[in-house]
Amino acid sequence: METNQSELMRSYLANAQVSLLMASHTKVGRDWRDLDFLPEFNRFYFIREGEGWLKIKGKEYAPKPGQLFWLPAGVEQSYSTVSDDTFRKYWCHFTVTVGDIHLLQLLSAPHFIEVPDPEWLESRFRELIELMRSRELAAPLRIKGVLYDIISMYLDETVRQYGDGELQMAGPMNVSKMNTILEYIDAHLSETMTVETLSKLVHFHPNYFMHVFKTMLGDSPIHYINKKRMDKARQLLLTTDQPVSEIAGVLGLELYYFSRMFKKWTSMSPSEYRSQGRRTQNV
DNA sequence: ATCGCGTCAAGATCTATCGT
DNA sequence: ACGATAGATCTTGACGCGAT
Repeated sequence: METNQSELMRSYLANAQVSLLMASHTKVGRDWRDLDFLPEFNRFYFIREGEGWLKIKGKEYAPKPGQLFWLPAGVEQSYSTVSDDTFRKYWCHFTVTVGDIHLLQLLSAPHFIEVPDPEWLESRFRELIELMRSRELAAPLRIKGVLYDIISMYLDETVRQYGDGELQMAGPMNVSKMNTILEYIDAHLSETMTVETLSKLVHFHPNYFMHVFKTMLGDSPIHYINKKRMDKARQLLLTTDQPVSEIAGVLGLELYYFSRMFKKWTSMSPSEYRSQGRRTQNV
C-alpha cells in the first residue's frame, strides 16, 4: 500500500536540473579551513590522498582516500586540515534543483560513499575540469551529463551501501503527504482527477496545493498526471495489442482527446507510434 | 522578516461536440 | 484521426493575514 521513499525520490529526480559552478583538482594548503560555513551550493569532495577533518550538520568525519563526500547546500559545515599531510582531492561545486527548491538533502546519514571504481570517477572529474575550459558548443550540455553521471553513481551507491532508508527529502509538503498524493495518482490514472480532489487528500486549498506540488516536483499536478498517463500509454502501445480506443479508456481519456494529447507529447499519433515501435523492435 | 496557508482574477489549457 | 470552437477547468502571480 505504501509507496516507499525511493519511489518519491524517483519522481523527484526525473525532474531534477543540475548546474556546475566549478570543478578542480587540488592539494589543499595547510591553512585549508572554514568553520560554520553555510553554502548555497553542493560540493563533492573526492579524496585521493591525505587526511583532514570535516563536519556536516554536527557530524564529524575523517575522510579517507577513495571516499566521495557530498556536502549539501544549505547545511552548516566546517572543514580543516589536521596535519601536514593535507588532502589532495578532486572537487566541484554544483546545484541540483527541482522547480524552485534545492534537492536539499536527501541524505540523513553518512554524507559519503566508498567509491567502487576510483579510476572511473577520476576520469569523470578530469572530464569535468576539461569541459569547464572547453569552448565547444556542446560543452555545457556535456558537463551536465557528467554531473548527472556522478550524482547517479553517488545515489545508487548510497542505497547499496546504506540502504534506501537514508534517502529522505525536505520541503514544504512533508514526505507522507506527498506519498499520499503520488500513490493516489498512480492508483487512479484511469479516472478523472481534479486538483480539487487531490488537494482534499492533504487538506490543502487547491491553489495552494498547486503551488506546493509544483515546487516539489517541478510540474503542475495535471501536467504530472498527464505525463504519467503518456508513459503508460507508450508502454501499452508497445507491449499490448489493445486498440487505441481501449487504451484511451484505460487512461481515463476520451479517444479524440487522447490522440491529440499523445501527439502533442510524442509528435506521433498513437497508431503511428505503435507501428514504428514494432518495427524497431523487430530489427 | 519569513513561513504556512488562503483568496482572487487573468490567462492558459483542457474537454466535449460537431464536421471533415 | 484531425480541425475548429466554446465553455469548463486549471495555472499562476499578486496580495492578505496570522503565527513564528
